[in-house]
This record gives sequence, C-alpha cells and structure tokens, in this order.
Amino acid sequence: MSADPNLRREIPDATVARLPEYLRTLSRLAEDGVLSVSSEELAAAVGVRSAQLRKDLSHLGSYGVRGVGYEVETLALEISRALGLTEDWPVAIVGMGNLGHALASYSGFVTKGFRIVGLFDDDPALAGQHVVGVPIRPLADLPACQVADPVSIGVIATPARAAQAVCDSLVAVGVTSILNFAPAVLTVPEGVDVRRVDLSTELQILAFHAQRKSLAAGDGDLRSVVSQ
Amino acid sequence: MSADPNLRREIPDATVARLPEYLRTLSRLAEDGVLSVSSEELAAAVGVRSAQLRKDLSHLGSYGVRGVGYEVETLALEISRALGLTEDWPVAIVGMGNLGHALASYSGFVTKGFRIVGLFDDDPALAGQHVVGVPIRPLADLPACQVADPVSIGVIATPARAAQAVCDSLVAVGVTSILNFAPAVLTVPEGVDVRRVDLSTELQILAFHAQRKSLAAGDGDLRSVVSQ
DNA sequence: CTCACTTTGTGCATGGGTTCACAAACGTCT
DNA sequence: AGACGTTTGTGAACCCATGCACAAAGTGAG
Ligand SMILES: NC(=O)c1ccc[n+]([C@@H]2O[C@H](COP(=O)([O-])OP(=O)(O)OC[C@H]3O[C@@H](n4cnc5c(N)ncnc54)[C@H](O)[C@@H]3O)[C@@H](O)[C@H]2O)c1
Ligand SMILES: NC(=O)c1ccc[n+]([C@@H]2O[C@H](COP(=O)([O-])OP(=O)(O)OC[C@H]3O[C@@H](n4cnc5c(N)ncnc54)[C@H](O)[C@@H]3O)[C@@H](O)[C@H]2O)c1
Repeated sequence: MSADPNLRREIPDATVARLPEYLRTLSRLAEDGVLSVSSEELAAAVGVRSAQLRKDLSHLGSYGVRGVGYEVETLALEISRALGLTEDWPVAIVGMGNLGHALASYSGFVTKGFRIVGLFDDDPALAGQHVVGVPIRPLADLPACQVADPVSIGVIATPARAAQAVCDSLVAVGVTSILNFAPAVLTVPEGVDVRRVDLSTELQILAFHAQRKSLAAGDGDLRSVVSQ
Repeated sequence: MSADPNLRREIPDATVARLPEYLRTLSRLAEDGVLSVSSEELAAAVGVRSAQLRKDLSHLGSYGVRGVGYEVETLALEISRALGLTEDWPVAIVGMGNLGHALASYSGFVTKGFRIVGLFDDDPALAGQHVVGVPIRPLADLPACQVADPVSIGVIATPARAAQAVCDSLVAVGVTSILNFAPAVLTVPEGVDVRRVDLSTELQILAFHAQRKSLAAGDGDLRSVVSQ
C-alpha cells in the first residue's frame, strides 16, 4: 500500500475514452489559476456524474485528498502520464487534400505530445509544398523517412479507395496505431490499432435521434413513445 | 401482421452506431452487383461477429430469409428507413475555416440524405464566398435563413472559444441536433442532441494503447517506467 | 482532543451489450 | 412429399459499465 508500481493495471476502455476530456478541462482550469477541484465540480464541467469521475480516476491511483478534492496540476500530470503523453508521438498524415490540410494545421496537434513528422500525398501537384513547415512527399518516401524519424501514429485522409493500400504501407514500416478518416473498414494484422472517425456516421446517428424526436413530438402514436 | 412499420421500439444506441457502417457496406455490395448476403459474409465485411449483426438487424424487423440470407437492396432500404435517411436533412455548417471548408466539400454529405443549406462564418473576408454552390454568410443571418429553409442539423467548426455561443444561436432557432468539432463541452437544454468529434481525443486514445503495447513488448524494467 | 463536516474511494446492485448455442424456418434435391 | 443442409432469429449466460450509497480519511473549530 506504500508504493504503487501496479498502476499499469487494466484501465477500462470506457475510462480511457473519457480521460482526454478530463485532461482538457483540467488544463483549462489550470490556465484560469484554479488550484484544486472537487469531483463534483470537475464532473459538472465535463458533463459526467461525479461517481463516474471518481471511479475513473481511481483506476490510475489515489491522487485525491478526502475532504478537499484534487490538486489540478497533479491530476493533469497523472492523466497525461496514464495516457502516455509525457513522451511525444511522431505522427504522419497520408492524403493532403481538404481534410489532410485541415488536420495538419490543427493546433491541437502540437499542444499535447503529438508532433507531425511526415506529410504524404501521391499527387505530384502537391509534392514539395510545405504545410506547418513540413514538406509533402510521395508515399513511396515513407520507408526512407521512417529511418530518420520513425512514425508511431499514422493518419489516413485519402479517399476510401486508397485507404487499405495506404494502411498496408504504414503497417509495413512498423506503424501500429492508425487513425482512419476514410469511410472504409481496414484489415490489419494482430497488434495494430485502428480507430475510425467518420462524419457521415455521426450525421446518421444524429438523424436517427432527430427522427425519433420528431415522431415523438409530432402526430399521434404516443403509445410507442416512452419519452426517455 | 407480417408488415410491421411500427417497429419503432427502442433500438439500442450501440446498434444505431453500427447501422451506418452496415449501410455503407451494403451500398458498396449493391454497386458491385451483389444481390444477397448472409450474416456471416456481411459481418466479415464490416468487421463484427455475425451474431452481433443478426441481433442488430433483428431490432429493425425480420428482413432476412432463413437458409438464404438478406437481399442487399431491401436491407439497405430498411436500414436507411430506420436511420431516417428516407427524408433528407438540411445541414448548416458554422465556422468555415480549414475544417469547415473540408467538411463542406466532403462528398459524403450529398450522397445520403444530407443537404447543405447554410454556411456561416463571422469573418468578413469569407462573407459572400461560395463553397459547393452555397454562399458563406455571417451567423447573424441564421434566423432569416431558417425561415426560408429550416436547418435541422447544425455542425460547429469554430474555435472552442466560440462554440458555446454558436451552439446557443443554433438552439435559439430550433436546431435540436448538433455535431461539434470544437474541443469544448457544450451545455444545451433538454431535448437537444450533441455529438462531439475530436481528433485530439482519438490521438490520445491511440497513444494510450501504443504506450501499453510498448510496455508489454519492452519487457520488465517496470521501475523506470513508473518512476519516470 | 474531540466533534462536526466535507469529500474521496469503493462495494454492490442494476442495466445494457456481446457472445454462444440452438430451434425454427427456408430452399433444394431426390 | 419428405429428408437434408443452410441460415436466421433469439433465449440465456456472461461481461462490462454506470450509479448509488456509505465507510474511511481528511480538515478545521472549539
Ligand atoms: N473532407 C471531409 O470533411 C471529410 C470528412 C470525413 C471523411 N472524409 C474522408 O477523408 C478522406 C479525404 O477527404 P478529402 O476531402 O480531403 O479528399 P480529397 O480528395 O480532397 O483529398 C484526398 C487526397 O488523397 C490523395 N491520395 C489519393 N490516393 C492516395 C494514395 N494512394 N497515397 C497518397 N495520397 C493519396 C489525393 O492526392 C488527395 O490529395 C476521404 O476518404 C473522405 O471521404 C473527409
Ligand atoms: N482542423 C482540424 O483538423 C480540426 C480537427 C479537430 C478539431 N478541430 C477544431 O475545429 C475547429 C475549427 O478548426 P479550423 O482548423 O477550421 O480553425 P480555423 O481557425 O481555420 O477556422 C475557424 C473559423 O471559425 C470562424 N469563427 C470564429 N468565431 C466564429 C463565430 N462566433 N461565428 C461564426 N464563425 C466564427 C472563424 O472566422 C474561422 O473562419 C476548432 O475548434 C478546432 O479545434 C479542427
């Protein structure tokens, strides 16, 4: 109970997904000069129940003080550590079209542990162009770049048609974390993580709920509506 | 008795989140001229277990034929109907910076039930500029536009600082579905749906798992990792 | 020191989601 | 028609996540 070398215990996925939001809110509080927060306050700020917040935080150790709350700086640091943001992660973006440009110029990259080390696009018209100080190269250059500054996270922003081939190229040079913006399901070997972000999916989920609401509010048939 | 258009019973959220992917895959199959699929085949194509697929589909009715499978066209239509894509949804995008431009020119919009009816940005330099045939206007014009062609889904692509104010403006004109790309937690009245998409969060989740993998692979030496 | 008060950390119950396994339903072939 | 192989739809078991409620642990006042 003295030391805690066993913090590497499994943190539930649902908790991991919320940690970035906690961290962001804590950072904002720190900027505002807040030194300490209770679970109630922090939970309200991120929009979760306080019990959930406390349980989430308990998975990474015991960094609160009973009767007082959590020290903002300390907690932010511990979450950063748990997420692996104390080291920084070299990122490559493949596909520098509309979305790729927007992603590359996204300030959120640099702020926390992520560093763009490569921008790739097979369009000759884009080759050589610089975005945020990084040159765009053909994907064929990836293996060479990989030696100089090895990429650990790959971002795919190509059309869906090219996504699997791009993914294979990334995996071939040892990338094991991939963020895919193309509307395609990627097949990857064991040990490679893929997360997909899709605008269209999100809109469709919103449409579903909107339809449900309009059915509930609109004309009759109240039987099937459970208003919840 | 066989026809049940009112299977509007609650479809689990987890199922709703997967329906768009099923639909997308079915559309691709239809383009390839495939007429019928089994749950096993379709599940493999989208990367889920076949039992999960069948259970998901069972929530919207019984559209399969035992011993045969599902007719691609029919199933696609039923999923579209369940998601509410048979009607089309007027969308407005607020914040036409890098990301807003990329979103507006995203082809996935038009293809399926969504239609951009408004683009808004308070930067005077952007006012009047057209993207995909739609003019960019100041957000103050929203109420006026709302009368002509009422928006049902609002997309926020402004800096985080402006997100809550923009959200309030959208809610004020009756928008009850919001897709938020800004890294901010939005406060909305009861009955308004908000979904957030955040690149930074996704990267941090990937970093967590990457760190986990490197710890597992890099064997022992837990002391230095923990203390660092 | 003791008491009163605050807030954390967590055991436990509850509910949803996922997976398994199988009977029911269909087409086909003889 | 009846037997056979295939695939759906679903009951049931398991697993994870959420929320409640409270004891433990701290602060501060008297
Ligand atoms: N734009 C959006 O808002 C948005 C939203 C969600 C998803 N998406 C998806 O993201 C992807 C990119 O969208 P976009 O609007 O930027 O498209 P885009 O056409 O503007 O850009 C695609 C880029 O990828 C490059 N490319 C194509 N094949 C390549 C390959 N094999 N190797 C390297 N580069 C290659 C092209 O040269 C082009 O520059 C698409 O799959 C799209 O569906 C876009
Ligand atoms: N670019 C990305 O890849 C990316 C990824 C994830 C999240 N985001 C987030 O999306 C948002 C937009 O990113 P971006 O790169 O396009 O930024 P940007 O600065 O290029 O664009 C922001 C736009 O919003 C407009 N705007 C600001 N306040 C406004 C208001 N009150 N009303 C109407 N318009 C207003 C600005 O004029 C500007 O054109 C940011 O919050 C960013 O953090 C961006």
